[in-house]
Amino acid sequence: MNSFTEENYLKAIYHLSKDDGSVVTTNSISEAINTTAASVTDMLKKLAEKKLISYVKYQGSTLTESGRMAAANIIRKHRLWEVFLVEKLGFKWDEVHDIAEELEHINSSELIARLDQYLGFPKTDPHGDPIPDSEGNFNHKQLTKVSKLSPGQQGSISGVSEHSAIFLQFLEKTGLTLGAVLKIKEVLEFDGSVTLIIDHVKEITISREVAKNILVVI
Amino acid sequence: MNSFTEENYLKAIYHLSKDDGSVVTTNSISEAINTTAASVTDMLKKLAEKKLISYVKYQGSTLTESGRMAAANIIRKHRLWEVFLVEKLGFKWDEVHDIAEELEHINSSELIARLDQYLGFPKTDPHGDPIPDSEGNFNHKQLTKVSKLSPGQQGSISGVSEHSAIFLQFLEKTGLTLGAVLKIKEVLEFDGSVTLIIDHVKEITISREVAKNILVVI
DNA sequence: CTATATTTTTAGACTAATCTAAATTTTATA
DNA sequence: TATAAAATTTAGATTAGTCTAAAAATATAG
Repeated sequence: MNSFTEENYLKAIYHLSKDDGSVVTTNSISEAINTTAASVTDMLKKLAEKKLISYVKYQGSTLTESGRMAAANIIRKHRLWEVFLVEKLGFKWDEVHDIAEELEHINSSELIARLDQYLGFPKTDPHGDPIPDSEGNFNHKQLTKVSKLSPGQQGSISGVSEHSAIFLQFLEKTGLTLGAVLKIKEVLEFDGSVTLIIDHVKEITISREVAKNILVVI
Repeated sequence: MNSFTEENYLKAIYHLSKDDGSVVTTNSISEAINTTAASVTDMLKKLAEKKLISYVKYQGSTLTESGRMAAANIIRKHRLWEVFLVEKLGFKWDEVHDIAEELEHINSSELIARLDQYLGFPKTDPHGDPIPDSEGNFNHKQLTKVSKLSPGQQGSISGVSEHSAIFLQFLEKTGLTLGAVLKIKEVLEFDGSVTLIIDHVKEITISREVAKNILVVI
């Protein structure tokens, strides 16, 4: 079994290596989990020893298959708990991250199997992120950043790539919630800001930065 | 905030000091949490430093008011999670202890308040043990051991004082579950074994040892 | 009421995870 | 391509929690 701390490193490496499993630098990990690079180096050696990552000195790390599985399992638990917190306990989508961060380390596959069933086998968490199955497989939808759309195109919001409470609260307030249909009216060449119509009703303008972090299915 | 480990010590001291808050020996703690007496001594100093216990060298320890509150809060979380696991996820009463042992350390009073509400503010856990309120107050019912009853007396099962899975499974199989009405038919003087009638129907005989661990309201 | 047994504490050491400071390697630049 | 800058690793130390072995205090028994 991996320690609480090892799990956090695996999760960080997973998130940093994108979907393609690309090499992750030591520094990027140290930033992600707020430790010194020296501490990260120590842990990388340990994870390599346990065959959870492959690590080449001065070059970086990638998850091995078993490391990837372990990471997917933690993410599965995190996202299932988020669904529980929002759907059953009535938390808002911007309030659940920190609690799920703790719950994800609870160790019982029976518990997770039953929770999954209790929640009706959800496929995404409250932010639209996919929940991997118990074998670690993600069911990838093709998600597009709103910033990539051209006038006339439309899509429905299916996820976000920024999870801070402040951003989520802004989306909530603006009506940019999961499932909302967006139709692009205009993209301003000057700064990339996007004017769009939400659910065929409300017209608003968002910055390029915001548009980059909203993901839609076309 | 207290560490995971500190919380486990506080809980152990609480359970060992009965309801009367009596002095707990170092050795009894080391047995309870399966560590050496030397380790316990170290931790007792630390807890005393934090004013969670009062500790007199070579004499033993008692919880202070703030230690008692902290312990009650952990027990509250443990028991609420047990209710969740049994009522919502369908675990059996003998399966939930170890998982609740992990969940009890999750740190969010908002989470516990919402869980409490979601469960309908239960007053006891699946073993009949009282759930303290958020101020740490237990709602004590007067519970009597079956071994203290005389022929002719009856009561309904409201708790157990032994929580091992093996014992709970035995009770389950025998029909000695929470709420069952017991009427004492005979107490054998030779070994204290008790013959009783469950729910006015089924007659069985249990050992004195078993009788001591079943608690009823008369 | 002394001698022995038991309990508890102290001393010193270990592991996991972290840190700072210094050394080394890689990358970027002039 | 030599050199400076940045990234990474190593060395050595620290903290929390644990351990074993030895010392000290308390309890028990003759």
